[in-house]
Amino acid sequence: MSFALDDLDRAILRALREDATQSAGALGRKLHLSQPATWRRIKRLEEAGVLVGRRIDLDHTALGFGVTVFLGIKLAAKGRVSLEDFERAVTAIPEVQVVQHVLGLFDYRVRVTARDLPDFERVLRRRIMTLPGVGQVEANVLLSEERRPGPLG
Amino acid sequence: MSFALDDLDRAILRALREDATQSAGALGRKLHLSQPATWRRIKRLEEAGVLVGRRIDLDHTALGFGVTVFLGIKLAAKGRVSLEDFERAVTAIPEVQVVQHVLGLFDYRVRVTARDLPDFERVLRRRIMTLPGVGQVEANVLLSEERRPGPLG
DNA sequence: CTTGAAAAGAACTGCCT
DNA sequence: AGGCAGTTCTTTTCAAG
Repeated sequence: MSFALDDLDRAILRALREDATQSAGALGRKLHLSQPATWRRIKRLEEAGVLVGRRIDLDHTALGFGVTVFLGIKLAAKGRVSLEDFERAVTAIPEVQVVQHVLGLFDYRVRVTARDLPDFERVLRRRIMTLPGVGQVEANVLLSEERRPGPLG
Repeated sequence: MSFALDDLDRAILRALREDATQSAGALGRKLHLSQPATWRRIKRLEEAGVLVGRRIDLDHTALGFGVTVFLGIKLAAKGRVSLEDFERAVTAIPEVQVVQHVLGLFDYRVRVTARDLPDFERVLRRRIMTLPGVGQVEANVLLSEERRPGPLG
């Protein structure tokens, strides 16, 4: 199930997390590895499903979406409305960036972006609160966010 | 403050969100734009700070970290412990992937990854609960996650 | 904006240790 | 596994329309 990484693989992933644009050649020079050897290791990590892909990082504030809100949603009429129906409806909302099915006090965690607070209120009232089966909703407005490396193997 | 995107810029960002690895030439072909024109637009988006960068997407389950937990943390002794002290301590925990300063019922939202539930319990008891100023803690265990495009300008 | 081109660099392939 | 050499493709920059 899990993939056996050696020190070199870990070093490669650590470096790519810092800068995903660097080439296999540049990376290899840092690790005292040749360009093809580095490239083959990256390919192997991709094929093993460890390195899933590369995604672009957008500044939503620069795009005019200055408000990010995290919602915790508890379904009210469980059993009456299927999780699939709820998920279909929530993922169809344009302002929704991430939908997480979770275990705990809430059933779902949703990341929503809006232009400003009035815009967020519109999304909340007309889109979120009208979702099928929605019960208790908790909201947290994002002030600042910091990403950390996290553990590797 | 915000950047004026035209339809072509939006199409480029939409395409790059689907696949961040595609070349400017391939992208231009889809949009009926030449390779240099597409390349210049991507550069302009980067320089404007809209396209912040590219990051790799890792499968933490494949790396042996099958458990992801979202924590809501409320500080107990506000004023006695500075936010900076708390942030410094929480970002120093290796298992912490994201730290979000938020407004609402909680003061911080934290994304934590662990090998399994016993491992998560260890992190929670020895690392999280011992943080300076930590008060109420709420946890949600991730079952599944779906990322959506989100709005663009 | 376009096309065309050229130089540099990165990605990919085969072969050999 | 890793390195070397070579080919193909992309990036990056230019000139000209």
